[in-house]
Amino acid sequence: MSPYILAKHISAHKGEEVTLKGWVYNIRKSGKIWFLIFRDGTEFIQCVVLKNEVPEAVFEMKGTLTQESSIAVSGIVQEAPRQEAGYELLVKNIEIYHIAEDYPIALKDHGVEFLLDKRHLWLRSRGPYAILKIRAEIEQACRDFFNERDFTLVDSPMFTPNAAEGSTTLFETQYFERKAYLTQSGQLYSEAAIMAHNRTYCFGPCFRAEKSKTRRHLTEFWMVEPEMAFFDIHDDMDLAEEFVEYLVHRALKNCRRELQILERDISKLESVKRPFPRISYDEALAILHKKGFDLQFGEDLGAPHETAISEDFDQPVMIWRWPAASKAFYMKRDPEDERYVLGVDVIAPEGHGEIIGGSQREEDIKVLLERIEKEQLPKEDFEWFLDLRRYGSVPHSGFGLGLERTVGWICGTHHIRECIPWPRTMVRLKP
RNA sequence: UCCGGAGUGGCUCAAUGGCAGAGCGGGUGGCUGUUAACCACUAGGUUGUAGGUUCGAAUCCUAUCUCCGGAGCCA
Repeated sequence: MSPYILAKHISAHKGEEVTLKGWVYNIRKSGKIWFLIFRDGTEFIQCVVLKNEVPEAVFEMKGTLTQESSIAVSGIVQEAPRQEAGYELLVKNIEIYHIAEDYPIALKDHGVEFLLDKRHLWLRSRGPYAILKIRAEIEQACRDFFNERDFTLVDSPMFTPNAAEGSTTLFETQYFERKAYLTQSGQLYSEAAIMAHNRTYCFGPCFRAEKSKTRRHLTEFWMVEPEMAFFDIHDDMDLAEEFVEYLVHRALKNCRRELQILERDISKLESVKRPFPRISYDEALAILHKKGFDLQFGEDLGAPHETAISEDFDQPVMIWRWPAASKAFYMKRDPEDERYVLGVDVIAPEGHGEIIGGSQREEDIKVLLERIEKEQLPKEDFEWFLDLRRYGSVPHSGFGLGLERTVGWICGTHHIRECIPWPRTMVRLKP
């Protein structure tokens, strides 16, 4: 048999006979010619089977091969400009590993529930395939970005002992003889890690028991969270901006084929360039009032507000300097005006919503204690965190980027459940 | 939890008070350049569930279950 290659390398073998191993994606039959659309997980290749080019038994496979049957197919690599891959295979021989039973997923429209029930098979389809390729590239890009900038990866635990921020959104689990909770964020642990490593990031799943049923929510999602000693809010925003630009450019550089499969309008991504617009919460309010929204000072922005603001810009928008009342206890008060905290949200264009939330952290133990008391948080659970303000406290900042929302924006997907291999939502725990 | 929408063949949908239908997928046959190929034939139904109104219910009413979209919350 001719040499076995991956389909993505087919262009390097023009005119040669090669063997591909993979699955039947589709078959188009005619009388004395048939076309086998083949995939091996690296590319989709059309294979042409001509009656006078193959043994009789191979030609007759047009009647036995079914969608998703596994095969080894050998043939001559030919240029085919009309093919997406640019090349096709003139078949010489086919060996069958397994004839698939009737495959449930047709190359036609299906409902969301059906496809999610069949997620273990749906992964093979072109759309999910391309999205997960891009997700993998973005994950790698996150690691590369921080590793190239003197950050140390310090992962945070999934099990946490207490109900730190609002217990209603925490998943509770049995931990031997007591209760534990699944982490919502690694931030507090990262604040400890930077005192050892100066700049760190953590990257892993987060769990939130929010009863949200929208296209922007999962109960299990991935977040990358950098934390930096000696960064103020402006340094924090500079880094967030550079990071988002880097991720988009990496996808454009290394995922052209996948973006093409998804029919993504890449001109919208190509125009993403620093500096991003930075507006304060007050300016955001003014824009919203001009657009007819009735929003009082102190109210947090909802999804419709975010979308309305992002409409005015073709870049991600950074909204900073938020009312203190609407934000978490650990955010630093604006020294110029106590009513505000030095937090920032980054809103993706095209209505994809908030992809980053970050802030300068409060380093003064007195202010932290006041806020813990005011919000009636269990002080004893934060003793270890308060230690960080007792032993060499420094100004510091950080942010968290939601992986699925970012991938959803870059891929232009309607719902972020398509941006994670095995989505977990309020109503879905399988497969 | 609240608001809105939808449940009909394996899948996607049509039928709005009067004979449950189409496309895809399956099966059979045809076709030498197809692009979610095409053409012909064919099998496949207790209309989510329970009750009610009616001569007659997929269709109207009540209850209930499931899913989808959105709000709040957030990445």
